[in-house]
Amino acid sequence: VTVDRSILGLPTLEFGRALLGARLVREAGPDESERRVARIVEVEAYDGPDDRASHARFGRTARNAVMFGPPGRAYVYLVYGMHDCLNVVTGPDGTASAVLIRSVEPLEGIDAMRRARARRAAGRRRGYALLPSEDARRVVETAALARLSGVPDALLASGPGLVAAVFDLDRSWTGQDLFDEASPVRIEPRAAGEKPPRVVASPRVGVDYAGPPATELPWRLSVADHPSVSRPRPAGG
DNA sequence: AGTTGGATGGTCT
DNA sequence: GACCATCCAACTG
Repeated sequence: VTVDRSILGLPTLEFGRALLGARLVREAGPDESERRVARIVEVEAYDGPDDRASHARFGRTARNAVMFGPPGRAYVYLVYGMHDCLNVVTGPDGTASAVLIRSVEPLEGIDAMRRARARRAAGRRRGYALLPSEDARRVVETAALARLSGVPDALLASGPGLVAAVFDLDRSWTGQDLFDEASPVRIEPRAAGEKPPRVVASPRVGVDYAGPPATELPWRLSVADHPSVSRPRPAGG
């Protein structure tokens, strides 16, 4: 048994809390040699249609439809035209809520994560898609990988866009059941014997557009004093 | 160590 | 047509 579906029944905030310390896993695929595993250390809750910061605030749309479905599925969206962000749908079927995975601590397959992040960075460069050969693209990717060598493992996936980058996730993963043992991408409980982490709650990041009270709700949950938590660092943790 | 602005395209009024 | 659940390089001090 690798997944724990029992947490799917929890209210969104408790579900988010239960996610801290849990593992995000991607199995090795035909093109990826390494299995990747990371510890979830920071999440944000987006709870219901009355949450003015939530993508569900305009009701059901083509983009957010999966948020209205059963819990445990992936909702991956594109922000700022370039970054993908991974959410886990929460709450019973028919309600619209989700938890954004904001940062993780790499545990296994760290080289594959570095390569994936370098690939993403290289792909952003002008003209990359027009490069004449696979070799030419590889040169750009290798340069990006070299630049990443100064980044410590703990900071490789310290931010929501980076989480999706190191796990090679994009919008096409929306709808995938993350609590199915057969899924190549899934969420597994923390290791046996590992204590539940101490949790700090603080306001969510990047939601000024929502105004109060949404901007003030302490719905960003992070592991206290963990180096992989993204900026801005929560106060007092 | 902290601040600023540019990149980029989908989504919604 | 405005805005965005972000990241990074290129500055300042």
